[in-house]
Amino acid sequence: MRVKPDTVAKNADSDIDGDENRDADHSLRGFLGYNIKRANLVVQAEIRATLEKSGFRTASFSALVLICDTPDMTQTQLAGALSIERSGVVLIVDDLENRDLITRNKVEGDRRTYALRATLAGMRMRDKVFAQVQAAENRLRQGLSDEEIRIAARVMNHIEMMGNKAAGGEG
Amino acid sequence: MRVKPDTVAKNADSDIDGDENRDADHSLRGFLGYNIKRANLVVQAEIRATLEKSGFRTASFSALVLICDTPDMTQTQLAGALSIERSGVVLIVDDLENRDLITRNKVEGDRRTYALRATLAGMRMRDKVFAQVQAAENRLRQGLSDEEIRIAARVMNHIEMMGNKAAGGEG
DNA sequence: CATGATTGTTACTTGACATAACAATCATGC
DNA sequence: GCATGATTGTTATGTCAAGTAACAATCATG
Repeated sequence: MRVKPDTVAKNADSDIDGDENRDADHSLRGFLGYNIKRANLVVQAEIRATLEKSGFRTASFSALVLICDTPDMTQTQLAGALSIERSGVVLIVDDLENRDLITRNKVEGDRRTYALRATLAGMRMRDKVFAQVQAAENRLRQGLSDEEIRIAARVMNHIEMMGNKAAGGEG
Repeated sequence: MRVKPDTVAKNADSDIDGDENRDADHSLRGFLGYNIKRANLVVQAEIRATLEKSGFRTASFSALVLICDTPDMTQTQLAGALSIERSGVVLIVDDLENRDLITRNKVEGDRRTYALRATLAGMRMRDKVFAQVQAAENRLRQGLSDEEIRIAARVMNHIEMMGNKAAGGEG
């Protein structure tokens, strides 16, 4: 021990963030949340790259799909489905409307709300981009069996449900 | 059809964002990325709630664990392990150092870098909070078998790997 | 020893959100 | 019928995390 207590000898073969040393985070790998977080980062990056070729962000494409699947949705309902605030939905709907992918339709009986509906171009766009996202996901799935994917999806849904249960009604 | 083309009759039993209608996002559920995103939201929220009781954010606790497990790490290595920029690491390390959980030690032979090392208090803190996070995750796991968790973790790791492969060396 | 790369650091920007307030409209009680 | 309060879409504002850019100090390499 020639070094002073707060001084350390340089270590030549430390390669933490390099390609070789992948187990620096060995402890964290035990957390499911850690694995999900890192996988989520990768998936979202892949999806984002796919979507931006058609001018979408994740939220705006999700909105388009939801509107296609559930016509005459209101913006408040859309906010709930996307788990974001109403103020954020305005910008998304503005964008989709400006691109003639959806329309804001007046509702007979309630002049406050708009019934959101996809245009024909919107539905075509949905189908096209939907397939592209599926293709992107399939690239990431390569080497995994359908059974593994199914179980993983079930685990994800279970976790989501447990979280909503804890947040929703605890008493 | 009494209504004008762009006017819609009000629908009384539309309940998209309510507790009943959970399949408004039926199409999106087919995407693994969608399921991961929503599960990730729940897990991160749960972990964040657990960590903030001890004054951590996700990144700062991950940093503490990494420093405990890999002593004499540099800040650049830590940035790589956390997948964030070096500038962000400064604030995290500042915080951990101010709380006497880690120390910045001078390195003999390279006066630019600091060798990060956990203090005794830091290691104790790590163990304590680590157990709390495990408990939080176990709550979310309730009802899932160890085998399902294992497979889900494997799927997450596989996806992460596929993403890094695509980003790293393509040619 | 001159040039360029690396490390930690700071200041600035950005982007994606939430919050708060607002007008228009609906609902409800009296 | 109408006054009061709630809801919807909207705008403006705040916030918070993370990235970029630049910088001094230091190392590496010719």
